[in-house]
Amino acid sequence: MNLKQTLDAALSTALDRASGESGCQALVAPAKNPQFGDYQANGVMALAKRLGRNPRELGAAVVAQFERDPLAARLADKLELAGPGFINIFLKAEFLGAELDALHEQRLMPPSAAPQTIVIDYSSPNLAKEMHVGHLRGTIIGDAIARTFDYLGHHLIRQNHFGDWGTQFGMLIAYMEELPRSGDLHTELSDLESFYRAAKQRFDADPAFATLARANVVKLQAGDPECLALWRRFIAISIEHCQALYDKLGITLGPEHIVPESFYNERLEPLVADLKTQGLLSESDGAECVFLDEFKNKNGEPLPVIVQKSDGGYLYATTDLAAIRYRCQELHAERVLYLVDARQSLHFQQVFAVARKAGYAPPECQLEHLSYGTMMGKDGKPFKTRSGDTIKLVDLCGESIERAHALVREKNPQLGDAEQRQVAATVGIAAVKYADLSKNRNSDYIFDWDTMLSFEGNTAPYLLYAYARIRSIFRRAGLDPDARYPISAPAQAEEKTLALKLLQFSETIETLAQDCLPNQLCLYLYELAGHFMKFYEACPVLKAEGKERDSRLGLCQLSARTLRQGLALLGIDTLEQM
RNA sequence: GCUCCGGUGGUACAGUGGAUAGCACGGCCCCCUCCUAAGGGGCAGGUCGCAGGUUCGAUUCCUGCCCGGAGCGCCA
Repeated sequence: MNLKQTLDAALSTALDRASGESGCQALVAPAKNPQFGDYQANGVMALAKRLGRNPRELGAAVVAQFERDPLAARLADKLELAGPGFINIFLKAEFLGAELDALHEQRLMPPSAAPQTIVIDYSSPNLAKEMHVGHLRGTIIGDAIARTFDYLGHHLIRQNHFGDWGTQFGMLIAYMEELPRSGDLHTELSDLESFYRAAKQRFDADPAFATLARANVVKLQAGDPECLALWRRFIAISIEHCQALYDKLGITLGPEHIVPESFYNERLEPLVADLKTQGLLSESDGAECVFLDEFKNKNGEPLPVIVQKSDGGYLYATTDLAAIRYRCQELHAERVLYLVDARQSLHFQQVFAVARKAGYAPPECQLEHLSYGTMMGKDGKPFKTRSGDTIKLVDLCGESIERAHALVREKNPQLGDAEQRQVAATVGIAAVKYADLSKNRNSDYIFDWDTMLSFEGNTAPYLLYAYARIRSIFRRAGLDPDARYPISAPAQAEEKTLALKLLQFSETIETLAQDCLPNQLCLYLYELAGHFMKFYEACPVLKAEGKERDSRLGLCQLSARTLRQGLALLGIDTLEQM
């Protein structure tokens, strides 16, 4: 149990006893202002109202009850009844010190007591094109969530649902067929974006080419060996592009996580047949549809989920249904998470509804579309560069690393060239990732080079800098950073604030596992780093003596450990110096 | 028309049924004889889109409206 839960349980019991009711909620929350203590209980006023009692009197009774609890003597300095009936809890410095000191020998938080099988579907780029800035959010946020569930000890299955199947591939194959046989495909495909654009141009300009392209789609789906061979070569090269980017960005996705759309090909026909057997299918304008009464179209009529086109082809709804069936029935997922753009929320609502109706997803399996907002330009329109293109992910990373390189040369010229490059690479990538992770994923957000690649304030470099400063203390003093420095009761305000924040790591991670909003972890780490910076200014570590010095070194260690762990969950590497 | 997401200081964003609404950038002013100034401190800047309602208490929940974005039958 974390600190908040412990306090909430204790105060709720006290509230039960003081009121004579049962199941009371103390509503303990971290206090927002130090003058109101460390935590506050807000449940007294609502209960007093319900029972028709005076909230101040009830509050006083709760405080009296709580003080009889042996726990109270151990962890609270005092309880203060304030305002209309708030109970402010001031924690004991000795308690904070002892709790922190105990962390030296433990994980920062225990693994989940009830591990689940969780499938997470993220990144999932379209292999026909090159990954651009729009793909960043799902990939980075998904990776942070995946890392968090791993850390919590869940059975996590990553799936990269590559878009490797569909009409564009007919066009690309037709274009590949036109290339001179002598040409090297790797070179031709070194820039997927221009290759795609060139193919699209041919497609739009030449009807004969377009016909060829459409014919290729049919041939591909029928398993024509020549088409398949070209398709495989294209896919392999495109996957290499993605993997290079994942490696550069430090994304934990690899070849073993690839379960592309084409994987479900052979499951589509049986799926549609099954829906038919279940009587869920109706024909509409030649297409096979599942009608859902809860969704209406523009004219107020029931909205269909089309699972088979009038020409017999299958659609992405069909593939997604097959994927749910596979994940629930074969992988035995208890929770399936989809990191996909918010624009597809209706699609997922429909697909989830059909999956429930058809029994592909049992009621106890949670299906969650973790949607995220669109990247906008400064004009408030979906993001494009002046030329109408979007920015390639490789170029974004390159620019960020370059800016970081210039900065590190200026800030730390005594560092060797290789180290400077290393620092620039880490800082550059970290800044890009943090810029995306630190925002609530639900809202659209505005892309801006200078905001995204800022290295001051609430940014990744700030967190990395805090970490590097700590490491530098140990390095400078020639101290073993892994030795055991006992933490005693924090004496100064800055030490106490830092100590309390360190103890709240597990609260943060638990909320993150619930809501899948990594920006909560970003905020926590930013505040932690901020508390450390203030501690650093106010409390000399190496100049202190005896137990005080040990304790401050211990606080430094735990701060470093928590920062490193938290950043690792976000997929951000730390640096020893910068 | 219907559905979903958003509207918070000049800008970009947090946040929550609780006590004076935070942070960063930008502006102005301080702080390196002291563990990295990618830092710390301070000042200025807000009727939390508008109007009702629920509540002891609403920026947060509900309803209506306004504004921005997105989606709504055979693309993914």
